[in-house]
Amino acid sequence: MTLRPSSYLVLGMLRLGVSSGYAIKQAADVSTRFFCPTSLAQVYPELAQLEREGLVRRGDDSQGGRVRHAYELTSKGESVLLRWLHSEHHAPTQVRDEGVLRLFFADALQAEDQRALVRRLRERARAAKAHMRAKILPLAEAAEKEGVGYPAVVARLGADSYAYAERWLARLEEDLDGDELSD
Amino acid sequence: MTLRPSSYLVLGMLRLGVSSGYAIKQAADVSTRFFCPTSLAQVYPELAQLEREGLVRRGDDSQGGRVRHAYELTSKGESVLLRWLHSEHHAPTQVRDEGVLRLFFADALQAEDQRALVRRLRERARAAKAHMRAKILPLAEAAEKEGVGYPAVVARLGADSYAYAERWLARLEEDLDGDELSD
DNA sequence: TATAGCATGTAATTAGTTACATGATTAA
DNA sequence: TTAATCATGTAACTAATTACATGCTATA
Repeated sequence: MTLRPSSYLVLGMLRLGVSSGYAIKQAADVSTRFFCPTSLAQVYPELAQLEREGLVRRGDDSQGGRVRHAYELTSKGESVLLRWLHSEHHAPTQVRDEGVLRLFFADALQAEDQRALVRRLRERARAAKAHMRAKILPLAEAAEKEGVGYPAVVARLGADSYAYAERWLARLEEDLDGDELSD
Repeated sequence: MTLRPSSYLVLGMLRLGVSSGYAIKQAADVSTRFFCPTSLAQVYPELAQLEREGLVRRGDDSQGGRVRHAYELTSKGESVLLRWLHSEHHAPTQVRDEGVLRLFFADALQAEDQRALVRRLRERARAAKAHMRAKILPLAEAAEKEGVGYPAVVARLGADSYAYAERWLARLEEDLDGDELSD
């Protein structure tokens, strides 16, 4: 019984009152997916495993012919979640970003194409920031009004980080333009 | 023949003059691993596949009884690398960060433990920034003096982003302390 | 002379994705 | 009535990691 980050994702969502596998995936798609992506084919087996281990309890929430399960944390599940929140250990953070990989090898490009690449990366950061502010943060702020504040904290950290990257890349673009003029 | 980011990592490293599988992994460990992690068990089969497809050529660089292969790009390999650098398409950026996942669910913690968690995240950002500046950036700056500038650009982007996260989390910590006093 | 590092590779395992399969309900 | 969404799950596949296996060379 080794729990992975995706196990804690499920436990945490259940604690926030998100009770079905489908709903967990929906919630994750507008919140945790930016730093812990998941899929339905991961969530359902995860719920089954957590139930076998006594960390969650499955109730029935079917309506008419449509089957729906309502899961909730057991007290054991709650204490496992709390223990994890208190613990220091975490799997090494990993990032996979093909855009930055391109930038790393950009010396192979002509000056003009280098600028185009940086411009694309900046535009990508701008779009991510805008999406975060317009689509993700408002949902988190609704939860904030209900007393659940950290999803909004994380959404602001995300949006602000994208904004920072956008500014940083804009400055790089200016530097590249400056070099060009002085050449 | 579909090339993945790790294929371009290998092609890019070869173009920079890093010629053996072992050396590619060594170089990646102090540069690209922050946004495109890889392992020897990925690099060796990748080189074999790229050779079968005529994108790289394998030469012999053995010394005495120690076998060593020196790979280099073919002209086809070089043009494939260039085409990728010019292209817009990229696999969706993905991040896995257990620390931020904890922060997302931090409402379950007591105020004091929330502050401790934020402090740990800030310390982690500080350490990453310091490592980037002390260990990674100097290596990239050595390459910069040889006319390869983008590894240093990427290292600075990384270090500055960690520094930004550190400041952001420090401000959050202050806010949490302020709330405590006013309670 | 033994340990660390150089060097290459494969095998076994794990994690994670997409595709498949099924069916109910709601809104256009 | 048809498409979108809700809802659950499995199967097949892909990507990626760790562990295994081997052997040379330089340094302490």
